[in-house]
Amino acid sequence: MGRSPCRADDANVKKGPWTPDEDQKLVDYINTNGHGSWRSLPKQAGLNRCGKSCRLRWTNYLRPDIKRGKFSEEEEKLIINLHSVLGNKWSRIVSHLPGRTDNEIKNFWNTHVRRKLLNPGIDPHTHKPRTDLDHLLNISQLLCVAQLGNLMNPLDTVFKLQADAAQLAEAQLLQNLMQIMNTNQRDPCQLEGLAVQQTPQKIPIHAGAAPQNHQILRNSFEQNENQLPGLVSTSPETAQDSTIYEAWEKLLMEDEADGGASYWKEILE
DNA sequence: AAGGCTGGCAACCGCGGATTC
DNA sequence: GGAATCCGCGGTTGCCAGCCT
Repeated sequence: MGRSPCRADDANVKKGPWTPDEDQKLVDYINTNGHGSWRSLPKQAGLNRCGKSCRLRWTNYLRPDIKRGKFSEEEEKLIINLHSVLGNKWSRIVSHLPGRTDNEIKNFWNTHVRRKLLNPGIDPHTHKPRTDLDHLLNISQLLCVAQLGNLMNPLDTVFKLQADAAQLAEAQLLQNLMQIMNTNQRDPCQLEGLAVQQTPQKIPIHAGAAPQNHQILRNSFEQNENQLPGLVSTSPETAQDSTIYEAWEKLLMEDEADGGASYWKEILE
């Protein structure tokens, strides 16, 4: 497995920020010739850069279809949901956000979202309440208050606080999913983060056993819905025909109709 | 006013999968 | 089949502007 020869110790190749002149050369070249082989591009475009640097500059900054500006709330939610399923697979996440770049999303995650999740004590890696020592220190402060209030066993208090936090997180995710269902946003990418969060146990998906799979999913959702605290509204607006598992059934059926080797099975598995 | 700190972002690095020879 | 090369990805670094003390 060889490594790219484009390296820092290559003294002939320029590094660092791009000048407007370099940008223009790169854009002009790609507009007329396409990028072709990135390796040979710099030479042909008259740039003293390595191909890798050119590719990065093009994909992260110069591409004409790049959407600049702040992330909308919808985009932010989508990123969080996708991240909860896909983890740091920025390239996969970015495929659901047209006009954004993986670098942009990665930076956005590391600077904004991570902090936003950490603040209420959500682990940005697992999307579950944090259990590390720092966070437990904070919990211990709450614990003192709780103990003064009702003389609970300290351990019971910790467990209760963590369980409450987990339930709140789950409830919030389910609520988001309901909203998406209700606004008829059937883009599967919006469902994947949310719905899978509702299935704490690993669900085996058997190829060619659709009814069985659907029943497992149904049971799983019913079970989890029963566990949720009363935060999820049961008003007529939310308790509509299109329940979560029905939506999932539909997705799975569409999936199976596609021929099986599916993205959904991959995610569920 | 100046120095330190922090957040945001562009760019680089190195790894590993895919492709070519 | 295996070595060489290319490409893309994710992690990390470094710079800069704005804020704080």
